[in-house]
Amino acid sequence: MPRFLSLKLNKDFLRLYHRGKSCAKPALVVYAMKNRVGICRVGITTSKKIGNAVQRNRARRVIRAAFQSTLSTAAFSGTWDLVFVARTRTTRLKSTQVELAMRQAFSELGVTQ
RNA sequence: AGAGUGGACUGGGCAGUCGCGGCACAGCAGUGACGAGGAAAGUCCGAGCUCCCCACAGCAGGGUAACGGCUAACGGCCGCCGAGGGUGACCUUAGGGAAAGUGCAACAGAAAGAAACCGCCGCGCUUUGCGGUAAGGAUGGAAAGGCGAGGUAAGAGCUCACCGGCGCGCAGGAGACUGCGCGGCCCUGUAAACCCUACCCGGAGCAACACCGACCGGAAGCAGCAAUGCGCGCUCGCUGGGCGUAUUUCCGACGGGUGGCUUGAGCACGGGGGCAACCCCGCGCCUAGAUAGAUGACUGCCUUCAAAGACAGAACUCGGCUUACAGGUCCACUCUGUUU
RNA sequence: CCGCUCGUGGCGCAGUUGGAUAACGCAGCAGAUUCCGAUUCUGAAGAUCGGGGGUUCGAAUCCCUCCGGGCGGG
Repeated sequence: MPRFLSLKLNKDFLRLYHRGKSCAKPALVVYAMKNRVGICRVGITTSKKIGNAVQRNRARRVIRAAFQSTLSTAAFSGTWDLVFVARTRTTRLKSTQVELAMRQAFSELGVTQ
């Protein structure tokens, strides 16, 4: 059983941008919305502003590693739909630094207890 | 020792923990091996493959351009020739044709394939006119082959030597071409202007293309009053899978799924041919196939003065070209200086 | 994957059958007019013609290559 699913459709991203709660950190931007699916669903956005294909891949991997580490240790209040938007600084950070920013954003948004 | 030329390679390694992708053990779970590049990039050329059109040929349009070879093919590569540059190693080179034709050459200059402005010389004659003349001046990117001697009224390939160009002959070479001899003295540049000559090219692209007993809708069919159904049997620890036999058909649309999808003009080693590009033979190996897109995080040790830090992510596949690239390694060669 | 098109002062645009001071408008600067502004008039400045290389006597223009932007088709 996978621990989370990925959001793939553009309409899911648009729903979170318009109706979800957001929190912007220097490392990344988090959009969150509670769902009733019973499992967390996650999408990652890396625009062309971030850089070339290598830097976009790097940003996705760092965010995914930070989220997996957070998911296995933190206590979540229910299941959520989440969208992470990478910023230019994300490519130069370690995943532990991104994880720290993600935990702060989660507690501000009420995702974790 | 200093300065330089050409070429080849590398792009951290090992181990542990958590996590990812397809593959194998049938799926889940677990285990195992494998998992981005020299440019994967730009998409500038050339091919394979698939579909469309296909009788053949030509025109139009586009491309290439010394010569010989390599290659599946190429606008690529190798060798070689000519031209240019460098003391040299070596580098650069779209390098066919301008007496097949047309066009253009602004400004300057008298004149830009056609000549007399100044000058020089002769005659008339002293205001100037007529004739000869391309040695000199001036303009220009380019001025009637260059330079020297003879010659002349002054001059002129008018004559001669040398050099350059053209033609012919001989010798060498596979050829481009080179060398030697002879001849007449030879009408600027531009074809990345139109053009001529020789050779090559049908179009589109994996979102190609094929399949789906997977879903939806419609029409007809069979069984059935109707709902509905169009499979059943065997085997295995739960969903499901495998095997066997049997099967109503047609059409449409959107989003899917599967194949195409990695064994290939492949790679490594050894031997042979060739100056080389490359080719032949033998033996061994299988080395990413994702489909929003898989390689990340943390720790330790080694290398390093110190710190893992350049450019950069396969998307049908190959052969090239072009562009980007921190640091480092190796090979061959040249010049200058010093010492022996 | 394939094709087309554009790049010229700070901004918008001419010039693109090769011929030299790269034209014009707006903005900005200086001066005049005004008590001060606006308007108007005058003047000056401002351009690697996207970068590099080549052809040519001569390149914004022709050719090659690289960079950036935009559009279209499947």
